Amino acid sequence: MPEGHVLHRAARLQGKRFNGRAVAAESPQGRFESGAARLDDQKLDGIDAKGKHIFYRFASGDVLHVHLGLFGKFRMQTPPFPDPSPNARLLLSTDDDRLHLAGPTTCELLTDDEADEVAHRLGPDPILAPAGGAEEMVKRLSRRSIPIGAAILDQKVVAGLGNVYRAELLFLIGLHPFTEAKATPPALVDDLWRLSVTQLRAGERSGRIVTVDPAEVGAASAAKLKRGERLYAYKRDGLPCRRCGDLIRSADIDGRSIWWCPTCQPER
DNA sequence: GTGTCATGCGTAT
DNA sequence: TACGCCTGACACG
Repeated sequence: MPEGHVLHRAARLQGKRFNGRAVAAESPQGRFESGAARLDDQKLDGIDAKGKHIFYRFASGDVLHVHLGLFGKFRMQTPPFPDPSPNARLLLSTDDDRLHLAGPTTCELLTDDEADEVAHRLGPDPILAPAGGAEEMVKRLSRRSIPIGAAILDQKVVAGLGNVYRAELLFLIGLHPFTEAKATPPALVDDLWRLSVTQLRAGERSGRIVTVDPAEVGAASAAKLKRGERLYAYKRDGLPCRRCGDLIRSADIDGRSIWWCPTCQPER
């Protein structure tokens, strides 16, 4: 269940094992049989991600485009390889490594141009931290009269944030999730962008989302925080805020839950 | 074993 | 706004 940091991490770690190598491809589950047949024995040049999308670029010019959706999962396996799960949409393997992909929303072959179009539809990706990213985000928020909590899940506004980072980033900048997007002060959007860059990059490195400042809860490091200690707001409905003790609240925005602290994130 | 829920998103109504 | 898609983890019996 991935936000953008998962895809960038996958691109980096999988690339280490597969870049420059020919891979065997198969689709045990059968829903990507023809694609797998086409990729079989092709050389993989590189893997890159933008937002929640990942692109595998093959020497032949084919681009494998994967989006994990809510359920998709990557697993990296080493020999002796277990029997392929019948749910594996795609297995990519060398003698040394195997990538097991199950449950993706999207697993398709694109041309280079088509892959560019997919990436082009997305807003700036904090992990890629393009120059002018903050300004771009301000621009894309400036005409939206929807709540900021809805706007920052829109991948055309900013690419890679999901429900966990949404709740946590709004907590960190002290912004109420129902603040109108276009009414958000540009300075706060700027903070939001800068924190997105540091938080998602930290998530990419560690493989987990930890927004709590370890010092604030008396821990030596972020790595020492246990499950249930790593987040300020997400899924903490009714629990005391780690900063002020007020009770965390939750509500629904477009069918997805958002959590916030009414004291640390006052309505404006 | 069964049921529910989830870090997502596209399309139909 | 609702539904469909796709899988797996966990709570419950």
